Amino acid sequence: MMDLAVLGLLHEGPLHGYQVRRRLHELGFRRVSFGSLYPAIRRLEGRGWIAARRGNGRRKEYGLTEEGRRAFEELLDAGVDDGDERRFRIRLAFFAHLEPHRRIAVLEERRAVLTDRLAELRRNRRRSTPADRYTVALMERSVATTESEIAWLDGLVAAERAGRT
Amino acid sequence: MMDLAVLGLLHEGPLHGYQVRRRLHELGFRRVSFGSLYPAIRRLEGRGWIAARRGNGRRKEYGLTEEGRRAFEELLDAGVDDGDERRFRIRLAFFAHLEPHRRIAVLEERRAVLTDRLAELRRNRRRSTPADRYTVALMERSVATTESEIAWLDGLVAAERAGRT
DNA sequence: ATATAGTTATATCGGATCGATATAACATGG
DNA sequence: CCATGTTATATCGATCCGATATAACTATAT
Repeated sequence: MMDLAVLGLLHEGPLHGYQVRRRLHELGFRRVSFGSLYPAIRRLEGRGWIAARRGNGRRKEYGLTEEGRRAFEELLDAGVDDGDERRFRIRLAFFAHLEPHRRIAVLEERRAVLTDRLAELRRNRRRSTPADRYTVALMERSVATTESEIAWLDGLVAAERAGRT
Repeated sequence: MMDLAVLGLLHEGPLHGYQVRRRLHELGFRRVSFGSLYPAIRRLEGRGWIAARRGNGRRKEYGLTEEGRRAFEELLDAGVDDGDERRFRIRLAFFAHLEPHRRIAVLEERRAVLTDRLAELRRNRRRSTPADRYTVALMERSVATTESEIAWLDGLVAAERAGRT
């Protein structure tokens, strides 16, 4: 998760740790902690996917290596599930680096996961125990947000197909 | 997180591990893994908050102890932040066990967190770098879902106030 | 009858992530 | 001049995730 995020951001130019975290924050990934970011950077550095070049003062600027660029493209395109929302959102953030037909495939895979989930939510709602009003509210909210995301995905797919012409 | 969830479910009657996971799944917490569930059960057992009584076959049924009941009520009512969505949703699932005025306080704290977040999202959008259309889509979606959740919370608060009379 | 596949159930392992905390340089405003 | 805030890197323990193993029981097909 962090791997793809860090590689993707460094793909668009060198950054130091704190800047990576800020960019992620801006992209809607609030609460990416330093406790996961710095170990991730260390990890990627160990694999030779990123390299530090010391900048001004104490800051370490990290850049993508050639190996890292290949790893990024592989991760971005790798066997989508895509049941994990965070992973999907990060993938989407770097969609520009993915081939158009793969973009549509990723979007539709995510859509399929959500329609399955929606069907299950409705099944559960039908044959559910009495249930107090708060759990009902929770389940109804799940249905609503899932429907909303499906509609959003449909919009993205439509835009993708239109843009492709 | 798991702690409150497990205690809350056992508060409504004894269950074994697999059933806890199924109930959580039904409540919209898909992908609560056994790798976090079973260690959590072990943890709570170690603290004397839950106790196993062996059921049919290999199944272990867990029930809430008196100490566990107190711990549950304390956790449920404890200093809300509530920036963590999962924690908030679990809290909401057990709202029935919380005093009405505390319920409203929790809802409004969550609302406050979301309005702050919304303001920040809009600030970022205004003074953002060029940004390709996918990151724009991502950021716009964040705004939309946050607005939607705020509206939902408003509904819950209104219902709470109406029900209180 | 008996393979085959699926569900229920408990468990563990390594690695990833989180939240809190520590440190320190530098900037800014009162 | 000094307190507060921001930038920046780092680490620790606890928790959580994903994958995997095991095994009994159940339904279904051949």
